[in-house]
Amino acid sequence: MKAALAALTGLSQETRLSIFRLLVRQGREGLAAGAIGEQLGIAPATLSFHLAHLERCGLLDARRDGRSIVYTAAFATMNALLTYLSENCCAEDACCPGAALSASQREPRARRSRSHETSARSRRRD
Amino acid sequence: MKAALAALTGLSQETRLSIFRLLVRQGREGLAAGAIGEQLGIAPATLSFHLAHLERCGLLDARRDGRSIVYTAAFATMNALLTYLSENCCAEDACCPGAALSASQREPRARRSRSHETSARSRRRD
DNA sequence: TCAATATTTCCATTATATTGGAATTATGGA
DNA sequence: TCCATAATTCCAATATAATGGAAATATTGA
Repeated sequence: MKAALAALTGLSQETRLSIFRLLVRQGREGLAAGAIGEQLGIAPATLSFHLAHLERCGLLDARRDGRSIVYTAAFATMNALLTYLSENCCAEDACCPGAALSASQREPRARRSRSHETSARSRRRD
Repeated sequence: MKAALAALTGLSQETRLSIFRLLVRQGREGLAAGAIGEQLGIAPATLSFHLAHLERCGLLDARRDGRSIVYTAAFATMNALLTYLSENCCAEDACCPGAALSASQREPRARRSRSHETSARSRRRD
């Protein structure tokens, strides 16, 4: 629960949510801090503050690449959050189909699409 | 996105998350404010503050019953949040199985359990 | 080594959230 | 009507979060 609360706090702020969503769209490649700030129009100090926050929550991973620090979305943490919410904040009949089943209990099923690009097309804008 | 952010803000605070979880466990019956405060040990004014917050986010519904005001979890809002997170904050292969499919695209599948009680048993404690 | 670039840390400011005591409102029963 | 109960609103205190300029740190290439 501690971890879920931290992840919720991480995502419950407009700037951080937009950072995280941007990085999800970048997939495993990630994006350098500077590129994030440029795309979203965030001042360096503010950006660092939020990146550090998201990293502390376990929602981002960081690696240095030359002068840049490249951030990637931590999908495992997001998965854990979704599992927590499904198990603790849902009533399966009333709420989400297939909820209240832990990830390990979920049956794998046919994938509709496979690539980031494909799924990105169906994503909603702001 | 506005709604998702509001819901995330609602759940990103320990007291509110525990209130919401308690109400999820109560199902459609819900619980009176006083009973919530007693079970969780929250002072009346503080409780009212958080209940109002959760109601503004659309995470709770309230109805008066005599002198009491009974609160229930708004499962539809929770469902919408899970859908938003799956579609916007996940990469299906890397993250959650079956993610990035909107609720309407999801195939209904066999339910493992049906009652609140049954699913409550498998829920994690704090 | 030096300059340029990328990013973070430091720090002060401002903004927002949380808390709970006391007063207030609403309801039901005697 | 009057009292007890249930909850909210008011308000002030305290705590936590967000912002960004300026200085510091790390890295690369000349």
